[in-house]
Amino acid sequence: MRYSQLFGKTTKSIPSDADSVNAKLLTQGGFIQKEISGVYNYLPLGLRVLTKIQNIVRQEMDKIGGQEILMPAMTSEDSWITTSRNGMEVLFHLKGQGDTNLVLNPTHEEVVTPLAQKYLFSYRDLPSAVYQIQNKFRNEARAKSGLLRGREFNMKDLYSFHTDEKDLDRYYEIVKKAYFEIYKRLGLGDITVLTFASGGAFSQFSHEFQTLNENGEDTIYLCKKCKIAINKEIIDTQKTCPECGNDKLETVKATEVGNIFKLRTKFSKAFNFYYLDKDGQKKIIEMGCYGFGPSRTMGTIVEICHDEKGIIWPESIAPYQIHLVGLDLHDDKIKSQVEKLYQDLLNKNIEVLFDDRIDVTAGVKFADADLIGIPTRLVISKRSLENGGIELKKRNEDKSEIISIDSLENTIYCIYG
RNA sequence: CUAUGUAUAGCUCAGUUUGGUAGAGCACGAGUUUUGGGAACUCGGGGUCGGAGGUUCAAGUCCUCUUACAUAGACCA
Repeated sequence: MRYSQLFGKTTKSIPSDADSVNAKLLTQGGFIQKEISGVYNYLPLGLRVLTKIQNIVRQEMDKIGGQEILMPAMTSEDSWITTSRNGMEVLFHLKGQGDTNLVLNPTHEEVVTPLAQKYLFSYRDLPSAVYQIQNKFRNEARAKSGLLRGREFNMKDLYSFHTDEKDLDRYYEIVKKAYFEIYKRLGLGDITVLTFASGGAFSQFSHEFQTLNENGEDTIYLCKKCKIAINKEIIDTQKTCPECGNDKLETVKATEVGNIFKLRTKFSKAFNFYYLDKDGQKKIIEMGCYGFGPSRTMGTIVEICHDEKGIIWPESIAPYQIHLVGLDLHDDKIKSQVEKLYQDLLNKNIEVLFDDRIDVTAGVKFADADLIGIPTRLVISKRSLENGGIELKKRNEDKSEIISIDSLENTIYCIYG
């Protein structure tokens, strides 16, 4: 992608309504643009990051037998009346044709349960798991912190259906592992901990995945040995590490990036969702639900991965792999070499953002590269060519090195191609 | 939702005290000079001062209402 044609621009001025590091840097870098409070547009750079996060999640869900579907954002209020959740404060209500009452789904148990009921009848059909990646709507009393707490936000929600509690328990552990694999791939593996939380109306406990960071909204109580924590809701009833019994828990700040629940039979009972077992006996279905917020995770990563100059994306979700900066582009000879390099990178299927602006000083281009935060920067200029080729610099390192154009074959091409 | 604050150019803001011709920087367009860490200069385009009502000869400025945004708290299946 040529920077000169990119829809979305970097800006020096700090948005006056940006209340957090992620809102500030993502807006300045041209990743997102606020529409209304808690609701954002994703510009090309931002959408590329979001899509990469979604794809990692998608791959891990597919690995554990999740089948991707897409449910509607909008539903009749009737299902919500069935489960007595129509009074939920965060529920958006709207009117359809003929004055019908509709809601924008803040979560999809009310949709997926009746849907699954149309296809799962027998123990032969179970277990089964479906998931979707979709936007949720929650009319939060107060939206805040950029992508961390919005009124419309992106979410992956997986729902599983089982013959009995034992099978639910089995699958629950499988999902837990898949979640850790996701955080590892996102570069958050070392700082994301399993956290015991209240099960709410569903069960005794649920589990949250909390990413440790100073700006986090949540306070959790961490056992450093086990990397397991307890959240605020249940610290009164559970004062020790659930794993090792350690009572010296550390108080730390964190951001919730995932939440898994054993729904048990709450929704299957509400919708009369039964299956027939081997003996032809009618039995209630056990359910689990597993949430993961790609947009919130994107914000969380920015909160953690940045410096005073801008964002420092992990390789796995950077909007592009290479930020190619061309300098001295008034010189036709240099320009043609830069253009050739750009084409070579494209031909190798390397994702490259090419700063091809002619009337912009080097300082501006470097500052923009730092702000946008692509992990690898290549500079090709009069100076670099005189020194033997291309300057390579990692966003998270201070030093740069000159590599010859020929050696790209063994470095950039074989790493990224 | 409660309390408080803010609203002026695409963005960041000054101007409100004491009512009297609508401003700056950035961004954008034309040009000259620059050319490795957010360059300099010249010229130019761009505004119903959030909205409605009121006071006044005169309102960005004062008053009333309203909407949006922000901050603290409450809330967070």
